[in-house]
Amino acid sequence: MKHIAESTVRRLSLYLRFLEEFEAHGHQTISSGELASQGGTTSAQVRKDLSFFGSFGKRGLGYSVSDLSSRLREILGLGRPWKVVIVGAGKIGAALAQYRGFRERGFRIVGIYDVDPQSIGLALDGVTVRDQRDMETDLMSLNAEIALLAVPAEVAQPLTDRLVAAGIGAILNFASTPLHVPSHVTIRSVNMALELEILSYALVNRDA
Amino acid sequence: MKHIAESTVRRLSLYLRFLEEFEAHGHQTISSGELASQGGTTSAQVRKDLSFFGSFGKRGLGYSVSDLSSRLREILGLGRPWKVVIVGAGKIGAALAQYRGFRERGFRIVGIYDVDPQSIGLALDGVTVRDQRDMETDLMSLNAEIALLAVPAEVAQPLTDRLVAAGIGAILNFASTPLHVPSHVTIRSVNMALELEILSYALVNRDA
DNA sequence: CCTTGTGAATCGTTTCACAGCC
DNA sequence: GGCTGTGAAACGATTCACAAGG
Repeated sequence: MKHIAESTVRRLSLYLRFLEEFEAHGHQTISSGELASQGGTTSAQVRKDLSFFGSFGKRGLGYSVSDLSSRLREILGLGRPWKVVIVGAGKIGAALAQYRGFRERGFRIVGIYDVDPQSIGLALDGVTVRDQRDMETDLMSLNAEIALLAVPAEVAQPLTDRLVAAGIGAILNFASTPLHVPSHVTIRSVNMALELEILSYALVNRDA
Repeated sequence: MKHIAESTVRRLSLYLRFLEEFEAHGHQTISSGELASQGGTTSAQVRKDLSFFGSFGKRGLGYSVSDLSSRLREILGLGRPWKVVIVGAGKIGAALAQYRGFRERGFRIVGIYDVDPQSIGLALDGVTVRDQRDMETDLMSLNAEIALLAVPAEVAQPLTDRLVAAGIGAILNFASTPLHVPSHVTIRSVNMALELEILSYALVNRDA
């Protein structure tokens, strides 16, 4: 299949969220315009996004809410649960471990790792924090596909290398440093300080 | 000034980070190629990004590390500290309150608000959690410019409306719902479940 | 008549390539 | 010789506009 832009995938996730809300309200069909208004985009954008994957609608009618939902779940790979490990049980790691939004979407936390003896042994939302030395053997036996990396910047790259060597498929990085991975591993970064800097820029240039 | 793309601003932040590291290592000048390699971009991209704001380099030589740093800080609006409030003292709000990266960059947490009587009164990194009812009066007197919104999706929009009415300039939203604000307010969202879904998509389509 | 699906047009961003300067 | 600064070219994403189908 043709390469799909990240912005498109992001919007597909948003459409799915809205479809689920719509479904809960008992609606059966939805038009591209209705889907668009929620995500702050246009009906043409919605139709174009969907057209990359097929034709799911009925002309004159719109889309079946349940059909489109399940089709989007399939496209996004949410049909099956994903096994996720968290590396770093500090403030951010602990918050992630207890975040409900992951479980709801089929992302199951199967392991949490840290080096601090004070953290090791603690139970976070039913998962016990284990010694980082156990990470590789656990990863191999659990076959976890995704890692959430919530460690200080200085150790982020070496830990990434260990995760990659242990066969991880994707990493979500919360450290404020860019990471290097081989091309078969997918990496994304959430950098909160950087988001604030973008807001800072916007504030300073409000009327420029 | 011409409108600057968000991707450009994001890269400027990354350049600044790297410049600071470079400065700490005692280097005086840096070329666009060196700056690029860190951020995973190209030398032409670096030069183009900077060219929107002026000519800071010397041909044949590169850029003065300290000059370019301070120029970038100025462009990004980091020359002065920003007053930030956190709305929601749950797991994520508390983690944000204690995150060092904000303070280092001049983002000062001046208030934290919640509705839970159990949280109110707690001190998080030196700031006491206050009743959400005090939010508006505090915002007016403190003149905080930025809010971090870490509350459940259901209350995110009403709280946004209150922040906007109280004169907030920018909001960083951690709730998993898109928010509506008037155009003079800047809003950005960090949606962790959505980031995981993008990884999920990548994993499923690795070899497609 | 209403709404989808899609080629064509537009718009914006990145990359190229080279003149200008140290 | 080396590196910047920048128009021009290439590329990619969004928007338009309309034919096709319920």
